[in-house]
Amino acid sequence: MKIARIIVDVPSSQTNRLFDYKVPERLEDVVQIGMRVIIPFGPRKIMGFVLELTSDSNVDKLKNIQDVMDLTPVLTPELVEVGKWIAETTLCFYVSAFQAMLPQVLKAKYEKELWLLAEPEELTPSLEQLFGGRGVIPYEELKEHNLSYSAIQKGIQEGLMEVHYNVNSKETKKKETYITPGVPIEQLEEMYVDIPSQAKKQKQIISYFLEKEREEVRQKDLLGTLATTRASLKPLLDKGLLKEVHKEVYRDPYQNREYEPTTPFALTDEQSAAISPIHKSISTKQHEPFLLHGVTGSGKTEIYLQSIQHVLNNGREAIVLVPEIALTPQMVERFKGRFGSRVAVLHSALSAGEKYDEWRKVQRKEVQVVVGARSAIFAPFENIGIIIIDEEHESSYKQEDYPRYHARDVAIRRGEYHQCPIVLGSATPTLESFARAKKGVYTLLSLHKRMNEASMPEVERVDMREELHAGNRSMFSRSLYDKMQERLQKGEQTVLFLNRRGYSTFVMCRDCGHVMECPHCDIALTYHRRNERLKCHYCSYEEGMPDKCPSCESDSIRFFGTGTQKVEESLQHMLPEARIIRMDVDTTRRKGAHERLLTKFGNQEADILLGTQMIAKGLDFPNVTLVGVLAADSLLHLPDFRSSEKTFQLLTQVSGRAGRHKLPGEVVVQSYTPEHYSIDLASQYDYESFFQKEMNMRKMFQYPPYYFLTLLTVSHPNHLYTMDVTQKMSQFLREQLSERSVILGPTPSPLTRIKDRYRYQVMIKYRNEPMLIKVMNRLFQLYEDDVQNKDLQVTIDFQPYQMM
DNA sequence: AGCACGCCGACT
DNA sequence: GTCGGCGTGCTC
Repeated sequence: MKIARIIVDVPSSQTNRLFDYKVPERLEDVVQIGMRVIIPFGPRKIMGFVLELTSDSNVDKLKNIQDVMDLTPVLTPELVEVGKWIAETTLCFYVSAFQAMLPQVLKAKYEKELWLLAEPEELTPSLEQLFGGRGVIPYEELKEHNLSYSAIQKGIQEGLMEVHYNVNSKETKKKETYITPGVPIEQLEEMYVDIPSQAKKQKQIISYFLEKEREEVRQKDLLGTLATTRASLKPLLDKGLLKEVHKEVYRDPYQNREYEPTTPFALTDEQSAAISPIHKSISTKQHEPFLLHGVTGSGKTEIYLQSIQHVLNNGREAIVLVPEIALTPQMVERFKGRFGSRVAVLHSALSAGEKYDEWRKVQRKEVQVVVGARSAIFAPFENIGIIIIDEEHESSYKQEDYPRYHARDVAIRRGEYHQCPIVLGSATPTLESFARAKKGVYTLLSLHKRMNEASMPEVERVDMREELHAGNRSMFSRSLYDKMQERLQKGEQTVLFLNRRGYSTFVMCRDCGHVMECPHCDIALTYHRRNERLKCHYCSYEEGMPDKCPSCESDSIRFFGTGTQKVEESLQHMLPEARIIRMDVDTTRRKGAHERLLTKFGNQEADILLGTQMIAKGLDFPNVTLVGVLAADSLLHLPDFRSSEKTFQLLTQVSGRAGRHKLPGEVVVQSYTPEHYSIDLASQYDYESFFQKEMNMRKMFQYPPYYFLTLLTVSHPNHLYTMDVTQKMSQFLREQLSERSVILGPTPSPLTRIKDRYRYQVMIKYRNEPMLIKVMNRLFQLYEDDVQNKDLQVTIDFQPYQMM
């Protein structure tokens, strides 16, 4: 007897284990590991993932698998193992890990229906009204009718009706109809003669196939070329001369685009030296992690491309991860240009259907290269030859919601399985990675020089306090203003960077200092100019703009801070002749808007590109010779131990946008604390000194990479209860963990209240804590009951990036 | 997570 | 009595 061991689609601690099911005879050759199946579970039917196939079970009364949902497994055996590992190391449910690895559309959808078994006359009047002459009704309709639950229950007991559970998958495959001869060509010729002469169009269609012995034609094309309709095709199909074939076509968002084919560039000496260890690792099938540290514009991408070429020549596959924000058409073009249709692209701007189609291309091995954001690390390849993570320092590689995995860790795990190299590339590696490279855990490859012998642009730091003392109250320093004007005269372009986070537009009373805050989240509300309303970014609470201060009744309540819109207005006022493009969430919301604006800027239809984080990366415009950073220190003062590192990374990235080609570039960094080491060293492009300095700070304050962090967050609507539970948990951790570990807290979370829930946290700092996962599991068990029945929420984040 | 079962108070 | 509230325990 064939038994399948299954993870059921019920994310709860009690069901987070394998359940055994019999494989019915008709499915014996169909069911495979990694497949989604439909199974009866209690009174209902749900989806489950087959993880194991065996022949015996400890459970005596087994139910049958009802049906399969896939014909090809959606998870390869390797990915099943990866999913289990994610669940066990990030403490999430198995089913949640598997869901996170698959396209959204493969998530099961459930619906409940009520089926009428008896004749309508046998029903009570209220039930008869409920069915209204129909045989099946959606279960939800019960709520609309004023029927008691027991009346339904009674009806079911009496056998008048029945509850049906349906399991569906949302995936749809786009199909296209093709027409092909239904009989051999000689026979078709004979039958052609028999077509009555008045059926002119039918004869035309058949001769179309006979002429060039055509095998298969798209129906759309056929009817188009012959200027006819399906009316004349139909009889031929009915008589069997021709037949229809339905073929799956992919929704290809890039299909109407042409990519300029590119050929490999000759590598510089530095590049050659960096690429040869990677090639060696590919050829010898040795797993090895590399850290490729190369200044902006040093040609890291070319190294990726040539390494991938080497992998493809070996008949293997490649995964390239790029931060979401850098996954621009320019970036895609570079890969499609080199590898054409062998590339699939996976990122969040695609529709669910498009994402599924790209994923299917990978599943069917129709492509060998995947370029995508974080979740592309789960591409179902089975013969991976290289995994590349570009801009390795980007925090978006860590998923900030459940399951909290880091793509870099998954990459290394997959690299070990496939025995292939992992390349982490960055101009500003995370301290963690650079420290590992120094220790020899990663192999360090360095590119110090820019290509085209371009030099890094000169950086001028402007002290905005001095500007104010000199009577300049505008948001542009005199120096930046002069330089922008100069660019306008010379017909060169400027990129202005504004860090939005530091510029949030909050509303404050100038008389008493009262700040408008969200009543549920304890954070400042953001002023939205368009409809004059105040919104909370965390819970979407909103209210109108007050005309009097609610605290002191003064009418000098105003909004403060600056958004890109405000900067644009001021800029237009100062430089009326400048053509400005603003890029922020508002102007790029519509599909394709991002690309259109960049193309416009690339075609020099604008002089100044003003934007937020989204323009900090990957842009490469030859005519840009000036980059302005409006508030370099706005990131520095966030409550985050990585703020210096983030500032250094951001300034380096932004500076890299200028003078990448023939024209030399210049950078102006405006700041209220220009002497801070991260601003100072970024302006000198001195990564090494920054690394040393920041490492000292981290050592002193016991932060990563010297210590590991784990963040435990507890939330509940009741304030006292939350504090109490968090207190007990921290006590438990102090008792269970080693004495050398530091347990901070409980402290209120930086966002103390979100959606009417109080949040407290405990931070654990440790160097070596092999029992941590076990201890955490035990902690979860202790509070399982409260989580299930008392609305308690407990989240655990190993190696958190965001402390909130 | 659902869903059934069972115990309890509130009502026709 | 019976209806419906909620706590408890189970799902191969």
